[in-house]
This record gives sequence, C-alpha cells and structure tokens, in this order.
Amino acid sequence: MEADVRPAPLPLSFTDGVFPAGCPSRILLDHVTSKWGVLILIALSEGAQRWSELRRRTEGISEKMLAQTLKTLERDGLVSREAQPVIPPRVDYSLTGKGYELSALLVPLVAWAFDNAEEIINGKA
Amino acid sequence: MEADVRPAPLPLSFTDGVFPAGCPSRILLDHVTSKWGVLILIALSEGAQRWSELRRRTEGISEKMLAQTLKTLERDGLVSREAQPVIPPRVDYSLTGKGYELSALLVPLVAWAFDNAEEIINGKA
DNA sequence: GAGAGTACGCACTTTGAAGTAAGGTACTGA
DNA sequence: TCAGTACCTTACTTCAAAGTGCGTACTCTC
Repeated sequence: MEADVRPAPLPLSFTDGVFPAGCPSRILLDHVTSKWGVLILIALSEGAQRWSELRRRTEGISEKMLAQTLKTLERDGLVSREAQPVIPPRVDYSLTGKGYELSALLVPLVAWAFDNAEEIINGKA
Repeated sequence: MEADVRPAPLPLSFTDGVFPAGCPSRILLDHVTSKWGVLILIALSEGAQRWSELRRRTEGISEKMLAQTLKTLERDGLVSREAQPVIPPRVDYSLTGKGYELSALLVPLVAWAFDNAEEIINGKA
C-alpha cells in the first residue's frame, strides 16, 4: 500500500517503471548520457560544426574521445558526417532528425544542471 | 519524416554553447547522468519507495551501488531519506522539490530512449 | 624551412566506476 | 535452530572508459 501522496510528473509506459537489464535502451542511454556525448550533442544543437570547432567548444575533450564519441553517435544515427575532399581537410558534423529530437530533450536538462549546479555542488561543502 | 535541418531547438544561455571544464555543472551532470542515477531518479518519479523496492525495480543494481547512488543523490539534495525506527527497519526514499524538477526533464528523455532504442541499437550492427 | 593548422588512427597507460563477496544487526516465521 | 527479510558497510577486484602521446599527409604563413 504505497499510497503515494505526490503525483508522478508524467505517466510512464515502461513495464514496471524501470526497463529491464539487457534492454537496448540501457545501451542507448549510456551512449547518450556519456560524459562527452551530452556535450557534443548540445554543441551540435546550435548547428553544424566542423571538427576543430567542436574540439575547441567542448572544452577539455581529447582528440581521441572526440573521434570516438562522434563515431558512436554517427553509428547510432544521431549525428551525420560530411567530409569534403578539399585540401586542408574539411569535415562538417550535424544532427540528424533523431539527433534533433534528442537534443531538444537534452538541452533543457543541461540548462537545468547549469542553473542549479552552483547551489547544489558548491553550496554544500 | 523529420523536416529540414534548422538551427538550435532552444536558445541557450551558456557562455559559448558549452560550459567550461571544471564547472560545477559538469559534476552535477555526471551524478545525474550516471548509469544508475538516471534509473533511480526515474523509479522515484513514480512516488516514494523503500530500499528493497528500489532494489527490485532497478533491475541489475547491486546493494553497494544502490547505497552509493542514493547517498550521492541525497547529498545533492535531489532525494530525501526518511528512516523509521521500527523493527524491521523501514526507510523511505523520495524526490525533493529539485528532484522532481529534474525527473520531469529526465522522464521524457528516458521515454525517448525507450522508444527508439530497438531501432537504433538493434536495427544496425 | 620551421612551424602551425586540419582531421584523424593507433598503441599504450591510467583511473575510477562498477562488480563481487562477505559481514553485521535486529528481528520474524517455520 | 535455521532460514529469511530489511538495510546497509567495508574490502578487494575488474574492466572499460578515458587520457597521453605519437604519426600522417598535405598546405599555408612567417
């Protein structure tokens, strides 16, 4: 008898509130909520950008992790890559349709974290 | 069919689109988007639950990780813990106000992952 | 002709998040 | 008396994520 006084914010369609282990959504969630995955998706939500821009804007990321994360997101169909065969190489990354859907959900989350982080993390020892 | 690619889905207030390294929001984001953090917050979004319920519903979690994650979320002021001094011990966990704010943003994200995971993860490989 | 920018790939090392295992208290039911 | 439930803690281990650093093949600037 869990008489829950407080209402859930949204009705859920998960089987029992939390999806089972081994479910593909666990994997997708790991990709999407990975340390650099979030930041890259957020950066790309402002429009297509090339490699070096992403590297600069995603402060602290290594080239290896940038390449790796972009590959994962590309394999997942969230990011598309367009390489131009010009001589200083030029590669543009942008969000796909699904990537935009995702980033639309991710942006408010990150914005919330941005607004509340100071208080939560520093406001308590 | 996703329509044409257009700019940012939402206006951002971050300095340059992505917040700087060493920023507290990076830490908060890590807590919140951690493997088990998301699942626990989602589970609690449906109402207060006790330890053993959370353990069962968050399939695959170990007792150690449950305790650790709950502690982190409690320190961050997202989850509140109420222990009753009864004799089979009874401890209830629930979301705080901030926790509800967060879960309201998290739930659609997880729902999206749930809906798209099959296609994205299994539909290729 | 030295250096920097561009977009990576590869191999090695480190870190830390997570897993595993076990213990502990204070009871209840069989 | 033994098993089981509820709620944890501590110690040890593992493994993948992340970091470091090097090489490439061009070109353009100082």
